[in-house]
Amino acid sequence: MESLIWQEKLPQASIDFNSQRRVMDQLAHGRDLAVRLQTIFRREPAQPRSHGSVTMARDIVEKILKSFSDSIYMLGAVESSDVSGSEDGGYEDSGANKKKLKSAGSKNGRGCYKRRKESRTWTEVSSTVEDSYAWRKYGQKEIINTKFPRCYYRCTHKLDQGCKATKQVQRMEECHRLYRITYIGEHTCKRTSNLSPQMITDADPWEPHDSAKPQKITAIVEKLGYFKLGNAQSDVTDKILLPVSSKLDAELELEPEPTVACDYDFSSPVDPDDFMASFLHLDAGDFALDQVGNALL
DNA sequence: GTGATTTGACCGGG
DNA sequence: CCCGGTCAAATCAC
Repeated sequence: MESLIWQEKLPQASIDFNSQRRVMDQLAHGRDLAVRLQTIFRREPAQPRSHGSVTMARDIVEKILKSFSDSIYMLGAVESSDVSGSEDGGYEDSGANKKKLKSAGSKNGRGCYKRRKESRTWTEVSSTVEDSYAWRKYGQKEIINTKFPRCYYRCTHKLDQGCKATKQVQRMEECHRLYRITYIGEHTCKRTSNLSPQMITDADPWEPHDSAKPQKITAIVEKLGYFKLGNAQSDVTDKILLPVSSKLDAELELEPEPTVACDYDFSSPVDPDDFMASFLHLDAGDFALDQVGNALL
């Protein structure tokens, strides 16, 4: 998949932060959808009756994706251009540099924490929040204009090994069974856990046998697969696809409703055209390739 | 008892 | 002042 380095710096552009942020969000959304399309086409061999159109669609999706990625790259470069570099890419605001530091231990010993401003950051979209690292949840926030809260995790070895890695997990609105995972900072810890992904999978309690919906959704996620946005960096790129984790569902108090955006029955072999029609909320018969672009933009 | 999670408070950037 | 990120006391789970 294409490489996308959000932190790379380019000359400053004249666009205010909030506008840029909104544009970035929209572009990221578009890119997510394009990635999903790309994943679908890559996984499904061309079928006789749709071979030509599917091949053409693949090319179009590639171009759409490249367009989104290039745009995000340029904006992303602007985003970070006002951040002065720090040596370790981790926390800054240390001591004397702080613009304003309230008296130590302002209240109950709080108030002197340091805020992460720059570190290596990349985003992934995955069907599971699990990866090969041990994480400890330290917060959850409702984010305005988003349907689901964002969960904050830090490396379990932050205290004993000073590992600065954190991640933020947010359920995607477009497809409730997928998570947008933002990794911030890289692990400096030695991994002591040799827990395999499959062991995690086995421990996952959310595989009811009496409910068709979760099975269907799991099948969808497996079809859609695991994909990654951003620059390949961490070990988690090597992880295998896992069944959907129920943990976040419980945390978010979600009902096991099937997502609308991904409401497609994968019980039979997938026809990309049919799936696309379903994915874009079109009647199968009305589906045409140019609608893919229209729906994405 | 120990470690993980929850959750309201706090802080800083915009 | 708003909002997202972090802290840490309280609570939970094992």
